[in-house]
Amino acid sequence: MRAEDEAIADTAEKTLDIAERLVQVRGFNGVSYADVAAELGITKAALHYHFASKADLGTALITRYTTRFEMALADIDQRIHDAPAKISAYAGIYLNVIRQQRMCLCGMLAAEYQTLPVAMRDAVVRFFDINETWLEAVLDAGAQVGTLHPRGSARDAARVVISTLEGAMLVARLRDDPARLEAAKDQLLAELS
Amino acid sequence: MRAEDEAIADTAEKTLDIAERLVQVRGFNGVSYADVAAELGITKAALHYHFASKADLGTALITRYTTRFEMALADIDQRIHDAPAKISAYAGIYLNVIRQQRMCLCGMLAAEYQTLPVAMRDAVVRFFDINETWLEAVLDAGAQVGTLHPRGSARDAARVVISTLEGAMLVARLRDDPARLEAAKDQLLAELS
DNA sequence: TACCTTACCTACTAGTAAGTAAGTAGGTCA
DNA sequence: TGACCTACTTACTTACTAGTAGGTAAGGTA
Repeated sequence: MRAEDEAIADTAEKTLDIAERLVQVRGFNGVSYADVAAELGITKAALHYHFASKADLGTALITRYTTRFEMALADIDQRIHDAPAKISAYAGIYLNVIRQQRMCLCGMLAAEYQTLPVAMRDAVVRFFDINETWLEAVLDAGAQVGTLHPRGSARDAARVVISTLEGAMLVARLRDDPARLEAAKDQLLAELS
Repeated sequence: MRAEDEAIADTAEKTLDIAERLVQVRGFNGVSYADVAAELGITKAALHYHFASKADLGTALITRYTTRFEMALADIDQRIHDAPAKISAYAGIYLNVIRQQRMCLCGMLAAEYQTLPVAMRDAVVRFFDINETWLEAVLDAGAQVGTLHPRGSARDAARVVISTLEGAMLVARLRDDPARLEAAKDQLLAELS
């Protein structure tokens, strides 16, 4: 890797780090190039060099977030084989987010969905599809072994898990009270077991 | 009521109607005075006559929404005495919102919470407090009569109900699929019964 | 040495945001 | 009749938005 490549990776990556946090806290429409540039200590123009448009930045944000989420799910699959423990670890991902006083990036963008560029909309939907599919598989596997007892279809149960966690984040953030998300997690696990 | 009072009530009320819908679809930061004024067919300045600042407009929006919600809850209390049926009717309020392709006003504002003026923040928190308190009472009453079996405390169960419904709205809106909220409602009722 | 690319910069544009000052049509009221 | 009020309008201001044009310093490449 040459020196410039390192620099570009650095700046682009730092941009994504800062923008990600800002969007998780304030929402996409609540964050400007100026905000991100100021925190980075560079100009808006330099930001446009790395991310030509705000839609590009937003799409890159979702893509990286989704990739990391997929890695976390793969890690759970590798480390944990008990279905209830997998669900618990899954909820743990959300807990780590709320403990940083952030909303789930894609939950936040879901609220702003109608104002997003099409590329971002598609990427947000994809995030939730991946989550649904993974959870459905875990619930199905748990049901077969008898460690989980989802009510109705595994797909519907998966959707309720996502909805409850995303909704709990939304409300927990109002009071800056991660315990609310923990309580929601405990209830979900109790219901599924 | 004099002619001007009628006119002012008309314009202010119409303003709230339009702004409410726009905020439920696009979010508070995604709506401008110009958007609302254009739909009303008046100027931005005229809007400032009725609502001096955007914070005033936003606060009025939440206040009216909360009042109507409280009326709906009082109506449920009057019409329905069976606890599970009350929960079902409560979820029905949310269903009517999502069928109009809108997000819950306060759910939307919860996402944007960190960017809201303090008066609006307090009003949003109040909305959720009222919902929690009402649901807790219903769950408690149902538990005493044996028609409902909330897991854990009634307060925690109430919070999970709100979280699940708000989260389900958030995700259902992505696909314009109210059936997802119906499925969430059915699962909640099954779990509580 | 000469050229090219990267990663920035300064200085701008066009458009939009909330908000305001000053004026007016039409009704109320003493 | 004349003063006043309500519900607006026109015409602005200030601040901020995304995005662009053009320049430059530092380093790699032919």
